[in-house]
Amino acid sequence: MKKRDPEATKQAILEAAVVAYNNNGYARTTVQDIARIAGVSKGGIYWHFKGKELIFLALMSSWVDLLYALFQKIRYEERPTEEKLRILLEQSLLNPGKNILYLSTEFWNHHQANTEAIQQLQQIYSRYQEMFRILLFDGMVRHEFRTINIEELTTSFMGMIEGVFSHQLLKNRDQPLSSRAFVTGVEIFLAGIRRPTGKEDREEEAT
Amino acid sequence: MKKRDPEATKQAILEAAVVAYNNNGYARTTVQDIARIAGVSKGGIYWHFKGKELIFLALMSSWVDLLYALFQKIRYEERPTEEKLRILLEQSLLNPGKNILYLSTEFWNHHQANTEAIQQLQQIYSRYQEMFRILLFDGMVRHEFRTINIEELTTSFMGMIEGVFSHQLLKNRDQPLSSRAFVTGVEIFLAGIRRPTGKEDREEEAT
Amino acid sequence: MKKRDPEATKQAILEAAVVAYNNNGYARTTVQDIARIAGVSKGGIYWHFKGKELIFLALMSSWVDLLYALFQKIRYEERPTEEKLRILLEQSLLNPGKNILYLSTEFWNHHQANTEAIQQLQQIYSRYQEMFRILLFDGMVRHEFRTINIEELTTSFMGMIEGVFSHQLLKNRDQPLSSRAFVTGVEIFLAGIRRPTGKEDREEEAT
Amino acid sequence: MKKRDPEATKQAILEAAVVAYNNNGYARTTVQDIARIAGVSKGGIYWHFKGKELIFLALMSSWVDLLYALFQKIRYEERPTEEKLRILLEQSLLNPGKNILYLSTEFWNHHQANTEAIQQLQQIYSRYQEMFRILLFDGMVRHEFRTINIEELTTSFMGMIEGVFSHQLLKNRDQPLSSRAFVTGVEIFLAGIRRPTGKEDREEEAT
DNA sequence: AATGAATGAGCCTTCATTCAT
DNA sequence: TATGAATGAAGGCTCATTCAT
Repeated sequence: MKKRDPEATKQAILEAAVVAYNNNGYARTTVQDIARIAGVSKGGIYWHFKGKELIFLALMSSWVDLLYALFQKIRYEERPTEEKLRILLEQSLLNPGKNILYLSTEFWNHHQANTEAIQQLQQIYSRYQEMFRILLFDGMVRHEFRTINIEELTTSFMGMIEGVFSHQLLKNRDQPLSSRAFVTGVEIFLAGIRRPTGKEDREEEAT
Repeated sequence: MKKRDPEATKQAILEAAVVAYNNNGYARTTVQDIARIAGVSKGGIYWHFKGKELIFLALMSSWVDLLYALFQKIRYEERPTEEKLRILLEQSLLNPGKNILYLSTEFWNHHQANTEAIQQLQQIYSRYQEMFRILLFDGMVRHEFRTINIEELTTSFMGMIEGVFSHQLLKNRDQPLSSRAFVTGVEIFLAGIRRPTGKEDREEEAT
Repeated sequence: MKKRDPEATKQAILEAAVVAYNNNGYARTTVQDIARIAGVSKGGIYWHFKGKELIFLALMSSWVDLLYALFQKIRYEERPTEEKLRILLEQSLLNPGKNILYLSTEFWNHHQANTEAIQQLQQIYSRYQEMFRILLFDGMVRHEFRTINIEELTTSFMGMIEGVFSHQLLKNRDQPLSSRAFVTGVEIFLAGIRRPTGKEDREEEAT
Repeated sequence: MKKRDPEATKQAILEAAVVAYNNNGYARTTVQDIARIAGVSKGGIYWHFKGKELIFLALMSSWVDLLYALFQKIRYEERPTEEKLRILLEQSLLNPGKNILYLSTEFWNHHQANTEAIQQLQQIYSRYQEMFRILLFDGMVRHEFRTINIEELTTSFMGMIEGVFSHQLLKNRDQPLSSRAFVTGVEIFLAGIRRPTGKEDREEEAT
């Protein structure tokens, strides 16, 4: 009955969802959980979101939007592509990003039957992926990276990111190690694609 | 009431589980599903496995056992550590391995409350991880790889593996690309940790 | 989706439970049964009660509350203790009391593993027992009853009540005899503990 | 496959049933439990007993047979009826009798739908009750007890016995108090029906 | 806009019983 | 006689979603 600004309520729900997801993952988070944390009734959730799926999708979408804006801002700056990748990854980690890639696989699995939901997820995800594909490609064009099939490279890169993100789940949660492991992973990957200096001309193929 | 060899039934159930998991993931696979595919009644499942969790655990356990045997066989062979890693990874991909690492995160999430189940999962998983930690360490000792904090390296490596494995889920399933992307990812990672030849003495730190 | 007063629905469920329990006992009454009788869906039951156990516990609790109020009202009235006991017993027979003591043993057995449920049952039950212990003790203090170890006496008394209550189950249900047998039993018991008039000073021990 | 004496196996099952019932009551004892304790397979149980119910019925039947034999032996002995009742009650307590009356109410409830089983239970039970009815009547005829409607008296008496037996379930199990409470209960009851000496001629009515 | 009671489909699990061997 | 794998019918409970208010 409270008449707060509807948009504010919507935001509150999304933020509650982040909290809930971080505690229990996507599948084990109930609409009830989100409602409780948001201080809204279950029915209220459904006034703002037509279904459970759309909460997550909205969340992920806004997360990608933020990152995409950043991406567009830095894309043409004068700095090594490596650095741009690092910036983007670092920002990806901020809430709700920390787990969002893992959550998206859970989402995918949970709503597998719901074609429409999956398609939306893929669309959002591909915007995320696009940023990295572009940067990786830029890096190859600018001879910072070795020449590698761009599709395979991007897929590998995304996989690595997600994997290192979510890997910690099988170990103790919240362990300080994991973010360092993440950095380590990224640096190894970058080292692995970096074109050795002074060998600009050699064509290499990683596969 | 067919009277096949009970051990065969148990196997049939496990194999049915693989099929079902590959179709629907862990959480969305019901005991009913597995029973149907295995050609057994739901009650029959519970004769062979005390609970839903134990089916998966048995599956994963036997998968790790197989790999571990392979690991022990090749560990001291005369070949580059890189190659041993590749062999192990390649074998990891065979059924039911293709998705098992992804499934394990789902499992983890689903049974979060069930301490015992999670502990078993972690035990099994740590055997899997151990193989790679040992090989990575061997590689460092033999000066094939750069010197990197072994815990962080292992975590990164495992993360990458899982990530690249499961990444495909967000894209079309069964796409031929994914295994090539996997190979690409592995090669990049290996390139990233490989000690540059002729620079044996330089101590490097990746982080 | 009828919208009766939620409190009314809760009451309806409790009343349905009484009916169901009287037909089939505790263990053989399913949540489905109660739902059907109450005209509510199975899920609806779980909106009002967190679990099957709590339905019974709520029922028994309110039954004891009613009796306890009566007890407090009559405790200090000017009348023989015997009579107070009779009043309390008579009221105990009213719905849902007729079978509730028997039901509680079934409950006890059924939820033996559920420590919390059992503890709640015991708490409720001890309030019931307390009334009789107090009255029996009052009777001894006022020299209406013989001097008998109060714990043993109370236990015997409660046992007799429950026994005579539930005994009828082995005979035809609803037979008119049973309530008369109950009265008979009570009178015999009272005769057995009554202090013979004109012998006020003699100390007796029944065991 | 062991070929022990079938009759011995049957006995082993019955004894196992006693153990199991004493641990978990009737309803919560599974056929599996009994089989395990008896060292027999589940199928084996069904060779000897056509159904779960018949195990209990056989148990109770043999218990009553034993008591009935004792009853016939002492009925015409030269001693107060009271004493005969005490002897019978004392023997009733020996295994498996300690809980059997309580178990029978559980049985009754559990198999309520199974007319045949219930009838058998009632038949067995009425043999048990018959002993007490006869003795109580004898006592009245011999002017040891007051004159009370025999049906009501018997029902009360049986109820009290069962009640005091099973009452302990709501309190700590195995508490030493309970058997003393039982004795106390019996003595109170006997005191309640005893005809006051020197008042042989007065006709009393307890109700 | 918002509430929260109510629904209903579905899930995991238990267990008496059967039956091929 | 005896085994134990297999069946099938329930049962308790969860949860996304709907809807009267």
